[in-house]
Amino acid sequence: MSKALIPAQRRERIQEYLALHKIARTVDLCNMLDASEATVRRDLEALEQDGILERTHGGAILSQRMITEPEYRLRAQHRPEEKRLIGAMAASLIEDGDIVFINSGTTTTQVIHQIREDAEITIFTNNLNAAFEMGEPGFHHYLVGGEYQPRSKSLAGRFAMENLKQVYANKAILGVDGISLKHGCTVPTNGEAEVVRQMIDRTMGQIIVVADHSKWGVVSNFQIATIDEIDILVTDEGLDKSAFESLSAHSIESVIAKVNSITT
Amino acid sequence: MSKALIPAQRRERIQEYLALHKIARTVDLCNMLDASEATVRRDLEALEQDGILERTHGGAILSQRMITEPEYRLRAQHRPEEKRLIGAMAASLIEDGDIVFINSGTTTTQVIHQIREDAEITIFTNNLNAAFEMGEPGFHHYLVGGEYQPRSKSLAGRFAMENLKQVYANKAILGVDGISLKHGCTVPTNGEAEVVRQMIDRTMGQIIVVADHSKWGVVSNFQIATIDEIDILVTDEGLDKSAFESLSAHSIESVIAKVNSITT
DNA sequence: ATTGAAATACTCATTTTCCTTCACTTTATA
DNA sequence: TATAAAGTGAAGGAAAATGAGTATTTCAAT
Repeated sequence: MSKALIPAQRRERIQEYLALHKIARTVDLCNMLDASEATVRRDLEALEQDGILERTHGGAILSQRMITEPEYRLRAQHRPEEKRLIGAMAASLIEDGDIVFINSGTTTTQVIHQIREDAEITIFTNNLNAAFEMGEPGFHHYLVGGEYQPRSKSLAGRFAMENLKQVYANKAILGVDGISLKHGCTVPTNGEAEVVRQMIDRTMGQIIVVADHSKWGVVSNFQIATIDEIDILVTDEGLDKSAFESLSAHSIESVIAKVNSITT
Repeated sequence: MSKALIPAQRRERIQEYLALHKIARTVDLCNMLDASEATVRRDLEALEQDGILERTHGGAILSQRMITEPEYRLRAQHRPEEKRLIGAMAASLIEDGDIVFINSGTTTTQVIHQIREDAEITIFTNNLNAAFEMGEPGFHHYLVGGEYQPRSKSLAGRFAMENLKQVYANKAILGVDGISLKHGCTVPTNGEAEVVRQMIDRTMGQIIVVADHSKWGVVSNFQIATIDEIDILVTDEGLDKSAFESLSAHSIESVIAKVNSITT
């Protein structure tokens, strides 16, 4: 018999309970957690503060806002502001009528969130996160099938590859873990690499890579493309001048995302 | 179990009721919610204030505006405990080596969460929710590709159908919105219905339907199967005795999920 | 219009839930 | 170990919610 739970544990339980029931009565929580009403109320108050739930008379309901709350998720990210800006810039490169491949990763998730809704746009992605955090999309949003990758919340594997063979796109927007002149674009898992290579194969148009400046010179585990396969790199202001020169030497267009920018 | 509903809960139920029936009589709501007329009126007044519905003499009708954003708040799960038990029971029907189709819905999400991890099991599903709420699965977890359906967090459409043509399964576990002798199994959207019919076509083995007793006699919008196509129904204790008899007359095996049960 | 039945609004006493304060216990830190 | 900090639960009053009773309005059929 575990006597008492620590606060964090209790709050986890409340979240689990809410994930299942969507609504929780204070009394039931007291019962479940074997804690006084005062304690439960304090927990609920704290969780409300974190935006997890909304308190209501008699208990609490799951905050549906959370699904669409980018701020909350962004905290856990590296360079969230850069990624948001890069995402906005890359999204603006999508034109009416485009069919676009997009892979998984935090930067590309930002891209998907910022795709405009006033045009006929179709995206094909293996990025589950983006779908999940989003409400009603204003574009055609397809997910490729495949084996679920819990760590990256993405889809990969042979089935995903077969899936992609049924589609052609005219643009690809790809997030990478490393980009270097010598080793090209690299990602950490083989599954993701296979999927992205397939996407590139089946793109009859621009290959757009999104990567903040911290990715420059980094080499991850699996190559998805040589540097010459890239058409456009969307990055942030922090990138070296020399890097830009190298890029243009490879006839890669660099697009810099800054606060009020449509800069090239 | 649940003694009384808290205000927020009652109002969710009213919304659900309205989403289904478009119109609600005060008396019926009193009955359903086990609350006095005064309370129901106060709830209706509050919901009218929020623009969810319009009050009329005798009850209320769904506000037109809501049709454009139906998923607003009515995501609370009905009968969560029944669904959990049914999920556990259905999950226990999956055997080592099985390849299983599972569709979307709250009950099937429960099934997926409770699949055991000590066996070689492969599932194919269009249910995004399950993937998302889960950690590392102990089984092969494939998602079919397809167009993202934000309301139900599922996948459907022509691409999903093509996708399913690449797979055969030896079991299907299907959640439905309604099940009746005359009209068989029904679901609310055509996209989901198409996907499920494809799943059934491609299952060389048992068709297992999961549905709590409140689904019995209910007819939703699109049929996915006649009653004779079902092999097993997993349900809860609340189902009528006469229903069980009808089922066995159609040679459908009924499995009842109860607290400590492996009952047939 | 008139009228009667049904639905609704209003008032009020009662119950339930919530918030605040305070004494006490557990956990973390010097 | 001593001290501070955080967490916990009980108590009492405030606020909210509830249901019953009664007055008023609405609807529809004369």
